[in-house]
Amino acid sequence: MVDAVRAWFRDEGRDLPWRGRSTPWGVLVSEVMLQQTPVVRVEPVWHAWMERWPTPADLAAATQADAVRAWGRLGYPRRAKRLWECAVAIVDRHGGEVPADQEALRALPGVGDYTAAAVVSFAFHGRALVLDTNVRRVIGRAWRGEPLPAAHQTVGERAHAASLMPEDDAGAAEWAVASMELGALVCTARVARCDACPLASSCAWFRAGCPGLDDAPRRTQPWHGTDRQVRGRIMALLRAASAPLNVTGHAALADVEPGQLDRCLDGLLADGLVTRDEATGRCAL
DNA sequence: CAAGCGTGGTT
DNA sequence: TAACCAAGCTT
Repeated sequence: MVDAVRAWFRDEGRDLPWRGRSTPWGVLVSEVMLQQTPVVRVEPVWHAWMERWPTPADLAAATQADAVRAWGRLGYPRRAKRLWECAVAIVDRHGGEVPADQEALRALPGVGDYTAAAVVSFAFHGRALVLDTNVRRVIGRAWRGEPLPAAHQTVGERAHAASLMPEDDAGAAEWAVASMELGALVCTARVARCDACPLASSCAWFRAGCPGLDDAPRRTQPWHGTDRQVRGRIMALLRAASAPLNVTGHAALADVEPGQLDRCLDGLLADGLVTRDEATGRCAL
């Protein structure tokens, strides 16, 4: 089954710009941008970012505000802050070179288990357990007949995924990108395209009739009127501003309840995404 | 460790 | 249209 997925990927895998013809830094940037954000929205920002800051040292020499502004509307702007901090740490700790060691990667700001493994695998073609939501869904369905991954990984799930990894580095790296791609393009969360799947004949979930999709529990993401939305509006305002401004008195935020606006601005200040001049009360990135 | 964190396209 | 969804990380 693993080999069938790898063969499918050689024919059907997308030729994304950070695959094969980029640098470890380009791969790392793409992985951070792709955390919870779709490929189509990442691509143009990634190109502009890599043209402006082709190495970690280039980004480290810029300001955090520049990074957050260049992040634009990708969402979760704390990722931009952490990617900038990551560049600084790579210069400080690793002489400006993205480390190939998984533990060293994992210690960088904004790099968790998944991203560290992804960089080892995609950038350095090493053998690492790349277990994102796509891979978890593919393995869960095809090998165990489960419709959707559980909220949290278990030791047993990781052990099962590890047991499927090819022994050689190149094979493990190809399996990682192939299984992720299958989950992204074919074995999708809501409407699986089982007619186009190389595992259809062997998939435990397909053979069982694709059960349990409708009643599977999903996490709900409230949005309208939430702090998250207000934070986003504040950040959008400050990204567009050419000079520090008064956030709480701004006309563009006049519809926000004052208590919520204060709370959200305080949160952004605490997160280090916004700065405030205490003399004037004006804010900037 | 459950909760919080952006955004825009799709249904 | 409101809800759902998309390569997680941090506290």
